[in-house]
Amino acid sequence: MTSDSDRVNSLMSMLKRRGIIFPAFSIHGGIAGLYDYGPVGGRLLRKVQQQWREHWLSKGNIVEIDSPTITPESVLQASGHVSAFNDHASECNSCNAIFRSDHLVEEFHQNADSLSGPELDSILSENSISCPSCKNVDWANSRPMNLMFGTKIGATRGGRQAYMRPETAQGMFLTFPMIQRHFRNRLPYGAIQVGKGYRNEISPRQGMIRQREFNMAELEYFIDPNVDAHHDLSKWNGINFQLIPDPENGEQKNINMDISTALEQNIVRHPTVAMFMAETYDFLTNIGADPEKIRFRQHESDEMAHYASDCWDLEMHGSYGWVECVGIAHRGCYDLEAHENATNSNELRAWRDFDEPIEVDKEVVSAIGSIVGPAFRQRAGQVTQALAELENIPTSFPFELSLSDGSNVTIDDSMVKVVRVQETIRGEWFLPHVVEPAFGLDRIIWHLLDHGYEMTSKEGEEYLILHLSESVAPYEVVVLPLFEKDGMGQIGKELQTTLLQINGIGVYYDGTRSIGRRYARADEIGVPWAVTIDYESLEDGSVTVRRRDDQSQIRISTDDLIQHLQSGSLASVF
RNA sequence: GCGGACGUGGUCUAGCGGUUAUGACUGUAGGUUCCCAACCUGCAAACCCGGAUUCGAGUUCCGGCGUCCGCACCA
Repeated sequence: MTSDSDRVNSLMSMLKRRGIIFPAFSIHGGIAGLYDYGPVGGRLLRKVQQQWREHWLSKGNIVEIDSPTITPESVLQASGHVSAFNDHASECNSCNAIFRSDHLVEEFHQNADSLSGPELDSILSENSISCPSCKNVDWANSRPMNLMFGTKIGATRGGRQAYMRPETAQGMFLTFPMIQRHFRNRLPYGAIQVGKGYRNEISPRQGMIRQREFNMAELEYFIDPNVDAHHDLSKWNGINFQLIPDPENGEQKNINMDISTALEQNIVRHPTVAMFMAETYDFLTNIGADPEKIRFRQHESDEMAHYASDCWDLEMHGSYGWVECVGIAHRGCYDLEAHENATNSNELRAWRDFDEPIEVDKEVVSAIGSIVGPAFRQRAGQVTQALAELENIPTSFPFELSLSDGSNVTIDDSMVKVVRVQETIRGEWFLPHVVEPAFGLDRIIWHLLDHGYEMTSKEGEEYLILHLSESVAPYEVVVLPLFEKDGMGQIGKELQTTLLQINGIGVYYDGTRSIGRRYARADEIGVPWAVTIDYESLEDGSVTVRRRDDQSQIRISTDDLIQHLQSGSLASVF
């Protein structure tokens, strides 16, 4: 057994023992890929979510929305998830290996992705494609692997097909009209959503890393592609980001540089992507991630979704190696356009004013409906359109007009009139581009736990400390009477009640067993501050505050304690 | 999905056809203790689920579920 898996086992045991995270439904046998956050973990999750919200909402041009998790099929057809999540798999009858069917037939078909199961099967047999694993040609019929959880909306027969959302992002695209109105059409702006996503993984592995229901947090940031984005990245000067750029022709290698340098050298291709990479780095280090265990890996061009022009994964290092925890993608206008095409909605566009209004003063050929209609009947619409699109006004009649279906018609002067159009065009509607940072919160939480988990020893015995940042620690403070007698327990409970009135502070009281044992329990779930009531407290109201990370202690008055906690942290008293 | 290993109190584990199912840690009730899992005395707490073989199954067999590893799949 490697030390990494020892560490994972030890951490997992602790997480179960202390009510942080454990496999769900375990008394019913358990279900792979589903986890409970327990009494302590629930607070951890909430605090990480809250830090994430505040990080983005404090930018001022970002709002929060919340959408349903049940999503009608048409939405996911438009977004591409129904087909993308409907890949087929073929199994080799002789060695039982399984492969993506479309990958097997790639050489024999332009667009293998779009083929049906029977089509894939016939290409496999017609071309005698052999198994990459055992070289035999003996394929079972391909099966669809839909990774979305299906459901029906409506309890009666004929309910509408729907799926549990595989990502929260569609919510931001579909509420774009509302978001745009909120911001009064002034790009750039963004919207966030924190919530559950669902993927029916074939075989979830690696604990919390691949779950079937998971906590996501996504930001969609809408920008005008014609406006050069300028972000002040100087704040991050001097911080070396670990980058693994797309190798293009060579091999991938690690480089370390400022984010602004990476942008200047066009390693990061878009300034807004660079800004979000840096902001994401800040978010993670603020909640206690180890900066040495964060790197950015650029998608290779064949790995990148076809609509994305630049895409970086943020990877965190832990007991499972480097794991993707955040994806930051420039998605172009792909998503809004997809929904526009699917619905014919005109609400998904933003307005841009031209620098100078365009004065139009031109002559156009306008069809006279009462003549063109009877003359061309069902083709009248095409004729009208072709006339409106004419660039050169015909100088003589009759003339030949080409229609969009390739045919020609003869137009005489009774059918049209030439009119002069004078107008001022002040701007135009366009599809905004979007930059999307998408966070897998459970993966991030796992790495916070992993980075913070210290296995040390005290007096020859194993001793566990969870070095969680104060900003996400499930409890900020534990109140400990040295003994539960002579009134110390009473004072402790009163102090707990008082401290709980402070906004955002979680406090618990622990009065059982020896003081050292209670410190150990608090260290294990990462409580940064332990406040102890002793005999001196009975006399002068002072208490001792113990710092988790180095076990040092100082004595302060309860008034000071309250004041410091109100201003956010006890760190300043040390 | 395939192949292999495994599944015993909250956690870690002993057990190899017949035991009152080991032990430790944790928890808890009390005692003791003036700040780091101390000590003493109690208490609570488990054989993943189903079927089969057997007089008798935690133990053997079959199936399911789950965990871990490899292959495959995947953000």
